[in-house]
Amino acid sequence: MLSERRLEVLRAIVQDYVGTEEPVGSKALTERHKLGVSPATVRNDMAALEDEGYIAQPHTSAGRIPTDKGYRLFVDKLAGVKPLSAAERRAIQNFLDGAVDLDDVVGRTVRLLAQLTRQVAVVQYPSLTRSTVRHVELLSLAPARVMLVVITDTGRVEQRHVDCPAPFGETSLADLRARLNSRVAGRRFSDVPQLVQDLPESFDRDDQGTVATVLATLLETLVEETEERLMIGGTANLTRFGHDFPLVIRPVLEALEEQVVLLKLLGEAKDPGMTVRIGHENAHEGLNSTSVVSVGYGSGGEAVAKLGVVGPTRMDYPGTMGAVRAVARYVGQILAES
Amino acid sequence: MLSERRLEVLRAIVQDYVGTEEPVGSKALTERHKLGVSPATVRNDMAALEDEGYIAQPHTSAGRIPTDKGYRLFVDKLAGVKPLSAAERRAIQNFLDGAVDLDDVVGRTVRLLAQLTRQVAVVQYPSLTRSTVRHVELLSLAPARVMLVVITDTGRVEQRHVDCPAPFGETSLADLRARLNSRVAGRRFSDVPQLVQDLPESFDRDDQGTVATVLATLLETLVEETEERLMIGGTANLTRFGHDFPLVIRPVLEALEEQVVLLKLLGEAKDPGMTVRIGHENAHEGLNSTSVVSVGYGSGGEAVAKLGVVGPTRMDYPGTMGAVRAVARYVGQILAES
DNA sequence: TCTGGCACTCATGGCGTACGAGTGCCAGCC
DNA sequence: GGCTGGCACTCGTACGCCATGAGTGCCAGA
Repeated sequence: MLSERRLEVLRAIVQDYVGTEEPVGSKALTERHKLGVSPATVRNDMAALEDEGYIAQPHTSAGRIPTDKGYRLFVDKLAGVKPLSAAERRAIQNFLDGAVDLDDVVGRTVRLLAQLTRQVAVVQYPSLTRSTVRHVELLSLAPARVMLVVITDTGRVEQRHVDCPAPFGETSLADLRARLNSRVAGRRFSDVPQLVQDLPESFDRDDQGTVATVLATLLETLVEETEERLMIGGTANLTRFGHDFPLVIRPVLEALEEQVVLLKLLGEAKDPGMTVRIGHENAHEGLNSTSVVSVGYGSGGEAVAKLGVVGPTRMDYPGTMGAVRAVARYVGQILAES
Repeated sequence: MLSERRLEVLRAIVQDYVGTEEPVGSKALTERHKLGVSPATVRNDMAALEDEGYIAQPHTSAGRIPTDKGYRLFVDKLAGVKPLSAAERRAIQNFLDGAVDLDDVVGRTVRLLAQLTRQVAVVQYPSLTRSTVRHVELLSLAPARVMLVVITDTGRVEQRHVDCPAPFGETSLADLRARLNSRVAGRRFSDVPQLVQDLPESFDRDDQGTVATVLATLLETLVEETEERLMIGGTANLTRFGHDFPLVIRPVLEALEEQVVLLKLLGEAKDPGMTVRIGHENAHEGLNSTSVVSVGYGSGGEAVAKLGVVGPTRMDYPGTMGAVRAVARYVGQILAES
């Protein structure tokens, strides 16, 4: 177990390194922090911290920088979540209040988060599977072609074209629309499959095939293909990353373009509260030199999706966590109101 | 007027510089191209081209690189559009054919374009003003709260919440929905304002206020706020930009995050065909060291939106133009089919 | 257990030099 | 008049060398 002072030294190293971006030496540490001991003592502590793998030196005659393990300890034990100032909270509220629809809410959230944290922001659209159906609309495009539109309680709209095996009249269409809505409106997506199971049977034999096809598409849209969408922003902040620029930024940009990667990234964070993944804790290789701070958000008590930021491992964890948490709360409120 | 050979020299310089990313000297030029003259002669030609402002040297004892003006001449007079190979065209078709909805079409197009050109791709969603209305849906969320959904012929879906001045019954809502659709379905967005002008009058006095409010929101959605959406991708290709990296890439990333800037960028290209804007020809300062190749695309004969790529001024213009044109054509086809 | 002292390491930056790519110019040739 | 070979010149780049100094590890003593 590390002594109290050694933890204090680690905290000081993390804070200084995050501020200056340069390896921090024993002398500078004692000057900037009131540790009450001499540089020599700090050096001994540093040697111990290095033995334990919490810090490392880039080269022999340089100061120390925290390792992923060091950041992990810092986040878990040494630092809290820094609350936002009143002004910042007011700004968030004002900025989000003007949103006109879901796209707008998500878009504003992304920009807000990017600006607040000066990092790359990622916001997932409210999940389909945990949402409820507000309305299902069916439109006839051609005799044997139907457009299916699903609207969720969070304001998300999904639509699909359906090619029917046989022509489908307007009356039958209206009939299906009415019955479908009476069954699924207000229900959770995950319940829909059972609710519509026996629906084809109640139709004319001619139409049964078509009804089944439409339902299949509906289920595919809602359940199987839980194709979660998301929005990212603030990529310009990547230029703040460091000096060894191109090598680091390239894989990060590539990872950010792969929605699948990002979704997995957010999905991996099982903790219902805030999750911080540091450096190599991220499964994706391109993100090995980044940290991801994510948290669930939702309109009610339950989380319907996640949002977070991606930044250098050398980030201001307390501040970032504070901003992420605050934004998630306000977005939840906005969604609940609409 | 420049002699034939001098134009040939310029072409050779552009091609070599695009390939190697390094200033090209007279000796190297004569070795790689069959100009039929000696390096000394080429040097004279280069001096002339430099006097005219088509090329420049970064420093005294270096080769020449093309200026914006040089690229302009190259694009206008010296190079054509390079058609894609049969394999590439097949790949495009296959890739786009799997799309399930409009978001998917646009998403795939962006990825395709980015991959094909190895540059940043920008695709605008089909414009609202030039589209026609397929269907308008009204849903009651609360007694005095209505959700308005507009579906376009290109598959785009817009939705808004409307707060009504007075409660609005289901019957009235159904009535409004029916009358609205019979008037505007299949019509161009730009015609909608006149078509619905006298609609409130035909309703009960109690409902007139609400109808007017709903219509106002509709018009706002369709016409006034022609808030065009777009999607970008391939930002990882920015790392290919050059050596003086951070300085160039930062403003570009910032510009790309500003939808307004991008829309203006695409909008400025008045030419119905392909437009190439080189370096300082771009109004936005952050894009002064990039070139933008854009073209309109559409389901019928008419263009409903634009797409293009943003890359370094030092880009393979013929190849890029070929790819952009080809993709635009295929996307047009896909939209026409759906 | 802490501290001051000391020898050691090594990245960084300044400086001078050699190298070579590329140029401009000029005299001569076709 | 236009093209060519030759030649002197410029100047950015790479390399080696050295001084500097930040930072370390270790040890003896308090």
